[in-house]
Amino acid sequence: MKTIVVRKTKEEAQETRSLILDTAEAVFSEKGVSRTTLNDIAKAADLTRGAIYWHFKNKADLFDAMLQRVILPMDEFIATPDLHPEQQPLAYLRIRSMHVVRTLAENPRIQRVFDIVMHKTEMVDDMLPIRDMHLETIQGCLQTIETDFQAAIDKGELPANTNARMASIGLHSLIDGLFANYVLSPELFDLMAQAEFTIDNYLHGLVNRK
Amino acid sequence: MKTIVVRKTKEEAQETRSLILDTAEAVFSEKGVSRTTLNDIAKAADLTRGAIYWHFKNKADLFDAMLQRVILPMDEFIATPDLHPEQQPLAYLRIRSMHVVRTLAENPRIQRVFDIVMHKTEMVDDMLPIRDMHLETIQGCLQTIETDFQAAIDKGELPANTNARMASIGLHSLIDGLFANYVLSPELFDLMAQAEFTIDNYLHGLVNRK
DNA sequence: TAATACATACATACATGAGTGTATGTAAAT
DNA sequence: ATTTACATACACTCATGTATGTATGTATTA
Repeated sequence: MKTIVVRKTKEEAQETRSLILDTAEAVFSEKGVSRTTLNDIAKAADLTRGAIYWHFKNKADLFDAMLQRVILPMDEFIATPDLHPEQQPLAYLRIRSMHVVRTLAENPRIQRVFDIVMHKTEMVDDMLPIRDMHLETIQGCLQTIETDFQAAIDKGELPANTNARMASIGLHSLIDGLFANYVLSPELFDLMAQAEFTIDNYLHGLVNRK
Repeated sequence: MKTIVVRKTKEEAQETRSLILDTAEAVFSEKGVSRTTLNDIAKAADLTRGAIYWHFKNKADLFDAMLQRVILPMDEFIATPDLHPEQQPLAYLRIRSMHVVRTLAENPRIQRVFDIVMHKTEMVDDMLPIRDMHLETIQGCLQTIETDFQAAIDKGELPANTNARMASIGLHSLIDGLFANYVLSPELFDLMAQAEFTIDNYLHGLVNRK
């Protein structure tokens, strides 16, 4: 417990806020969201619940803030459309896919948050808005990929009879499955190498379709 | 509440047990596992907690029993090795993969339980044994697929330099991702058609690798 | 075969702890 | 002097586990 030292300046308050978010990430990851009490987080951060309630409305609010810090930048990046669709759509799609994978592979924080969302959160009640947000992200992501695939078809990089929608759902599910399995047990495989092999193979299958 | 009717014979007791499991499936699916109280399940089944505590040790025990009813048969099937590896390993692998997909696509109970495990359970503490069980299943599944791929390589169905391990992880992640996205929002795509397209494409990519 | 004894299959009642939200206290910053 | 940034204290709910009650089923005995 805090006995003597008390921090008060605005910058220090922001540090406290960040500390709470960092700690929440760790404790959520260890114990799961619903089993984590606000007191658990407070103790782990060497604070009291008072500090948490001052910075956040409640646990759902804290959880949401923790997510936004990581998910928002990731989402924005994923949903960024192809900047040069007129050139080599497929090659760009490949590069961008691998860039997303690399971002996850290199960032432990993102891995932890993905793990929390995928394996340590129950998507019900308070969390439903988050599930809906996630679904919207998927929709946008699928739309982006589909547009790229369609561009590839128009450029003749893919067979004219390719179903861009199914191709995009397949690619998305593929990457999603890789992420899920990787954060579930990172020692199972090397994410970058595995993703490169699998994505290349999938795209190559699309190109050489009978 | 039960007021007058009381059931006592052994068969009726087993019916009660099944009723509890069925109801737990529904309530877990609606509210998530940790937010579901035993009283919720009891009320939904028109019973009291006494009945649940008679048939099960506690919530974790009930949850485990609910899982075993569905997961065990599924796991056994998945881990069944190729019966005719000497003939066309790749074709058999494809058929068996699609059979697993079909099993999920046709069975709402399996879909609900998969949804609960993937999106409405926090894999921590009591659930860790289940996570470990799941991991072991994945390991066995990967081993089975890898063996099949290796047989395909030996038969010359796949290029000699194919990495059977990576190929198997890719296929597993692919199907896993499809399942996860499908139970998350079944209206997003037709599971059977999408799986057939995606799996075929993936295997085709392996065959025609440059 | 009927009476007795015990186990089964629950319902009900109770004690306990744990987590939450809020109200209040307080020292430092502004 | 007032607001900020917390810590402390309190009241309340709610889920759990267990203990107990009870009616029926089932086996045993005579």
